[in-house]
Amino acid sequence: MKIRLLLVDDHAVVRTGLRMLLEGEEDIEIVGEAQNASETLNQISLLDPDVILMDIGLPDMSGIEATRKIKQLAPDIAIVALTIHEDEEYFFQMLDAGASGYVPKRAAPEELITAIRVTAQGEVYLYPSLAKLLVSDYLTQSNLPGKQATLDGLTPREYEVLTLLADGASNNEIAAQLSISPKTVARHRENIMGKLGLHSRAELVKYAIRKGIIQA
Amino acid sequence: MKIRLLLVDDHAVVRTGLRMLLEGEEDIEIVGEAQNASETLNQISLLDPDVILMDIGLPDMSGIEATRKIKQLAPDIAIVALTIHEDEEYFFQMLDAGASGYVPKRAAPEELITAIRVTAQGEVYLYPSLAKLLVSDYLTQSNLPGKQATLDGLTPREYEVLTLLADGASNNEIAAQLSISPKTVARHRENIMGKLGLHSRAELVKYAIRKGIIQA
DNA sequence: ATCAAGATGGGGAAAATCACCCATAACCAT
DNA sequence: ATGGTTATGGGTGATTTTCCCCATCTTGAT
Repeated sequence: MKIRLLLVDDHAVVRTGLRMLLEGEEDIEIVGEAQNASETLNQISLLDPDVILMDIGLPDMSGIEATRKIKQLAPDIAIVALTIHEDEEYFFQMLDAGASGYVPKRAAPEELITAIRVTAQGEVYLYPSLAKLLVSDYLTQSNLPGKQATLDGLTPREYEVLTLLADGASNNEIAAQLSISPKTVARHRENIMGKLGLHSRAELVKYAIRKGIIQA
Repeated sequence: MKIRLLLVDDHAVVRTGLRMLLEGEEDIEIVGEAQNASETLNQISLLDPDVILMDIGLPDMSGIEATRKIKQLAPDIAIVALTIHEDEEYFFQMLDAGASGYVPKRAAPEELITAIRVTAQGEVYLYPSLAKLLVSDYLTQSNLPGKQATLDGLTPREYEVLTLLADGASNNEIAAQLSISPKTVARHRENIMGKLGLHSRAELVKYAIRKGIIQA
């Protein structure tokens, strides 16, 4: 069984480069490409990939946010972040979002291939210099990847409501869209605000923008 | 009468460089330095500068936004943008915000000095390659600098209300802060939304963030 | 001197939000 | 199987927002 791989990067040259790099591998099949987050979201059900190779700097939404959304839709897909960023910041955010692998673009091709193989089996691949960061800083708080990729303790549903809320939808509009009662939407909103310590819709919007959940 | 000049740049080395460059000029007196927008806002009343030399890339707020705020506070202060950006985008935004001069950092020192002298007298100095842009694209719609530096047709007051609104303040809170009636705040908000074509507070927040009026 | 634009604010009514209360059903884990 | 979490949603009342109407006063421009 080949590993079904989906490439996500907004630069066509990068995607092509990756294709060239990976096409030699017998056990990897590139089932598709996407150049932004929404394209990715749309394609995953069709292409049914095992692994998604994800750039962080996407035009419509950060790859971090895209990862979070994908893990909510399809928790079994492994996501490998492939990025120019080697700072802690992005690294931890990607882990929080549910990524199973993190490889800097400057890494050797073999490392990328290893990352794909490893994560396809449900394991985790981290670039060595980053793995070190993890043990020292992250395992102290015990976060297992592959669980639910939510944000600051928000449930998936709350997260979903937050997205719409921050976009400017009213309770009624959200209720219609999710086919639930406006009261439930209000309830979710209350819980969200409680969890996040926010007290107005404006703060919700700003929070969502800071976290990359929506675009300004 | 010397020209009272305030330097705004987040890099200390740049400020020092500018000092060295300008200190030889008999008619220019550097009355202060600021490294970000809020520092600038705080200092202008104390230092009473004639000209502000402003970098665009400030940490807390874009220099564009800072310019807009300054021109609202003190319309008589001339602002010269000193920046690495030579793209139309920033240039026109700075003009909209009320800048009287625009000089790329790569320009010759004499040009900068000229810009300061010219703008101190209420005139406008534009870097030649940008001046060309202006006549072809901008004068067609007749915008005179030095007028009011508002955004998308918002009046200064509306702009002020928008700032607070986008920050999450309620009508009542804004009313208290501005010492006006909540009804007036509501009125301003209606006008703002009308002018901008927005229909919810969330959209106001996003608009404000896009324009750099507030930070997410 | 008149006119337009800006800033101020009141009235009123419909709608929405906010902030509490409450409950039930499902599911997952110890 | 008992308890925690999640998702659902009804009730209620105070508060706020939204969207109309209206007016007055100032200021700057023609």
